[in-house]
Amino acid sequence: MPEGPSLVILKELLDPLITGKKITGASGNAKIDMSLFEGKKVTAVRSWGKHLLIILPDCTIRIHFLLFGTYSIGEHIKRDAQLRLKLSFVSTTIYFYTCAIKVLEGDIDKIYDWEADVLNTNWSAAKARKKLKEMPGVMACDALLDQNIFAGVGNIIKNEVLFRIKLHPEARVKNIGPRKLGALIKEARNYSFDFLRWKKEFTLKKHWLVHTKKTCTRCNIPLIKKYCGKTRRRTFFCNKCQLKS
DNA sequence: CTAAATGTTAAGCC
DNA sequence: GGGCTTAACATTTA
Repeated sequence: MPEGPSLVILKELLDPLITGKKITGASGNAKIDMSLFEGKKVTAVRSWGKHLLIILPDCTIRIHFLLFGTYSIGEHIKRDAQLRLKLSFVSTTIYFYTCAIKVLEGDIDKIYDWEADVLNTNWSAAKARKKLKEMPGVMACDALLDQNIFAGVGNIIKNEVLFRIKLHPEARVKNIGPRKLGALIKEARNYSFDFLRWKKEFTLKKHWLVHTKKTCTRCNIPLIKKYCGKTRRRTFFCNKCQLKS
């Protein structure tokens, strides 16, 4: 469930259900103090990158689904999974499984830079470019996965963005021309919205052009599958049409 | 059945 | 302290 768009979908589902509603019960095996939540009204539900934020008057519940996290609304479906947190409301109950949960204190706007979230209305391409300029030796594949720059971008989005803009995953930031760098930043956000739309339509996989593919859809030659960069994540790319600059 | 995968963090080692 | 590598976590699917 991990990449940013999936969190936006969850936020959109939860917001109308629980914002303004009082938490009547909280339980689960997450190592947090759940007594803080009982009786509190949800101020807002937001997402930042791959984080889901349930904002209460005095604290924020931060949920990160990592690789295998899931949730259910209304009923406890995954009985075999680790139930980290169950939040009860008069009207509904929500369940979070196999995720990392943390309670954040203080002003959420001081903790999160909304300009770094590729799916946020406050996203700043200029800021992303500035951060990239500060890391000339970093490979494009690693830069895209850097949550400080492109919060919400995951491995699938990374692969698809690089293919779309015809950039080799191992291209170093310093060797990428200004126009290409601009395209990288633009597509990180743009593809994320395509991902969001296709995910909602349950047609995401159908739209993959390189991720898990064997043959280049552009030039028909075999694609390379390699664990690239410092992140050593699975990368699919075309050695011919994805250039190193 | 085994391995790998949409991810991050902590621990251990120069 | 910093930077890098490895392990750990946990579930589903190929």
